[in-house]
Amino acid sequence: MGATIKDVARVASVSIATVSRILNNQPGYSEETKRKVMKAIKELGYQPNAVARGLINKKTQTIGVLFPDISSMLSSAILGGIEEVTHEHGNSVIVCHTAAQGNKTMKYIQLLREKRVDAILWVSEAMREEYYEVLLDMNIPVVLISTESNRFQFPYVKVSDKSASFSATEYMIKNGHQKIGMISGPKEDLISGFPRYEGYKLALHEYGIEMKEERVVFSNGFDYDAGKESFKKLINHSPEITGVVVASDEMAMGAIVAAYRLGIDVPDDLSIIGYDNLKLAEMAVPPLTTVAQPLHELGQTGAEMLFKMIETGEKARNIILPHSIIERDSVRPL
Amino acid sequence: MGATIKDVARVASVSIATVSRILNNQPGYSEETKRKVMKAIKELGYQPNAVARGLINKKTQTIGVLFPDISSMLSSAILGGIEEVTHEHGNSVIVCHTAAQGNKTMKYIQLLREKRVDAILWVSEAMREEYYEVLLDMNIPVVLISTESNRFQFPYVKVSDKSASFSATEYMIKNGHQKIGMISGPKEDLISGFPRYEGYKLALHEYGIEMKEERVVFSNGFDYDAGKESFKKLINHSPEITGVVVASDEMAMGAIVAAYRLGIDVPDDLSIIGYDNLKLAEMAVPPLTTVAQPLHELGQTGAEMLFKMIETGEKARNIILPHSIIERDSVRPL
DNA sequence: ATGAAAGCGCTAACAG
DNA sequence: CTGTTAGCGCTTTCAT
Repeated sequence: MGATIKDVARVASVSIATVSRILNNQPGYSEETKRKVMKAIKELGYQPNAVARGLINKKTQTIGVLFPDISSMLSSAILGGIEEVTHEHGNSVIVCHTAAQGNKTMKYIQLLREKRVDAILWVSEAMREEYYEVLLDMNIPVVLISTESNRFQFPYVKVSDKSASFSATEYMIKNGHQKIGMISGPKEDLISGFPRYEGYKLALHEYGIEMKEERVVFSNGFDYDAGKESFKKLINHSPEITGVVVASDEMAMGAIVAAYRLGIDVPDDLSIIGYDNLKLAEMAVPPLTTVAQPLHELGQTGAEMLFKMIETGEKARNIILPHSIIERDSVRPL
Repeated sequence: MGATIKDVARVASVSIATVSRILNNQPGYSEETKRKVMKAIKELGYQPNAVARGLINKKTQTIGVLFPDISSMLSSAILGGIEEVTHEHGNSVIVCHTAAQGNKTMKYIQLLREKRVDAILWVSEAMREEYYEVLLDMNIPVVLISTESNRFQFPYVKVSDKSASFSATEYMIKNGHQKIGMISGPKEDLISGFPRYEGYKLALHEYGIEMKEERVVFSNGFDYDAGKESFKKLINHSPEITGVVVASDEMAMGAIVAAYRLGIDVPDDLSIIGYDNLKLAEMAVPPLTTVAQPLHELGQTGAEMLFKMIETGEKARNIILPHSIIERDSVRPL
């Protein structure tokens, strides 16, 4: 089982050095010997051992991806993009979803370190001092996807949450809405919570609309149930609103259902705009108007930055990917 | 950068063998030396090199997971289960989504082979002779998740598609429905297409209901759009039906929307039952009654079987996981 | 154009 | 209890 380069060399009656040269097409062999070697390889069903290669080359052709416990719909789309370009580069990806309970992030970083991954993609999780230190110590390229760090100098690719949320709110305004509520994520979430809230406030401000505190509710998450609950609170405090900006599609789905239960028709009685453009947005009734994050592209771009860093050794520049409004049927022009 | 076992040995003034013993807690060292060594390790920030270990142990503590291009919602739930137990066993997972266009499956198998993964989890894709051969040649444990192979002897864990579909249909019948349609997956899909169709037929037969060909439509996929299109066809051919069994939740979502557009109320005019119990099932309006596959558990169980095989060397037994009906609001008792 | 030999970092006999 | 040594499978000088 498992022929080695030695076996190939023996069968082809050449040295292992020659086989190695042929395998890595480095100069220094005749066509004649190449034929012999290729024949031996075929005969033996030889497969190069990437582990041995990794040991000597100090490159495993493997990158690690760290995901926090975000919506699986978000993460799988991003992962798709990552995998695509990773495979194009002949590498593979080890995934680590840092589970909800018990912060395993540190443990996973250690794991990736022992496995000697060539680089790390850090998705959607806030960078922290303790992580930063070991990541830095590992001395490999790291890029952040859908998160940023001013304090820690890793390049990132993301959508501007504030700006995207601004656009969502602006879209409402341009559709004639003035009394606009918001279902926000957690205020303490500095990545996707607070910035989206800020974008909302900013849009109101820029369009000269007074911002009322009771028109925004901060959920403690971004999921469906959070959306449902938050909607009830919101509509309770501020029944006068005609539109609501929701910080995630999942929450928006919850809001639509909660509204439906209360006999509030979307979009006839109330307009709703989501955030993310998950696949489920188009499945909503009514189909959800939302501001799209290019999820797949986020993954692709992050991976591309990573490989550029691996190849050139230079640090990549930060990239802000454009968001866009996907017009469907949940917002009614007033 | 990167202290090695040698450095540790030098700093602790012992031999590398002793360090190795301590690292792998094998007998043969005094508490005294252990302290010295641990101190050196800490000082140097030493991290064992899993690549070197893998080379000598012929175990990489890494498993490969092959996914076809199935719904991301399905795959991410299964992957979650896989990751959970894989990490519990101190292993990591390399994921390979065999993309839609261009069958890269073979290429990925080769990749996993070169990387010397210890085992492979084969998810939701039909096994084929050409894959089987190289998998067998790799001589590592393989388990199939959500797919089976009678012809090829790999153990599997799955839900009985036929039986689950039987249950879904039976549920309709027990709720008083007699004229029951079906939106099936592709007839040629021997894993999730045909068996679910069979379960439907069987249930009708067992309950003495005549099966009418025009009441079933075979989609060419399992997604939302397929569901929408298929529903239109179905209701066109067979407007008399009072219930429809749909072979996936995504298609069921499509069916609900298509029905809605046609002014058909679910469940008042028509009952619908889905299949999978994806997260989106509860987000539907009305919330979708469906037959649940224990997705996370499918992943867990598959991984557990794999590790048992790795540890004991014995082949695992096939496991059929139970499905269950999740009652929500899309089926109305007649 | 080809081969011999020295490791990559680690584990596992085998000696002491 | 501890050290010496021989590799794991491969790449890479350095000779020839």
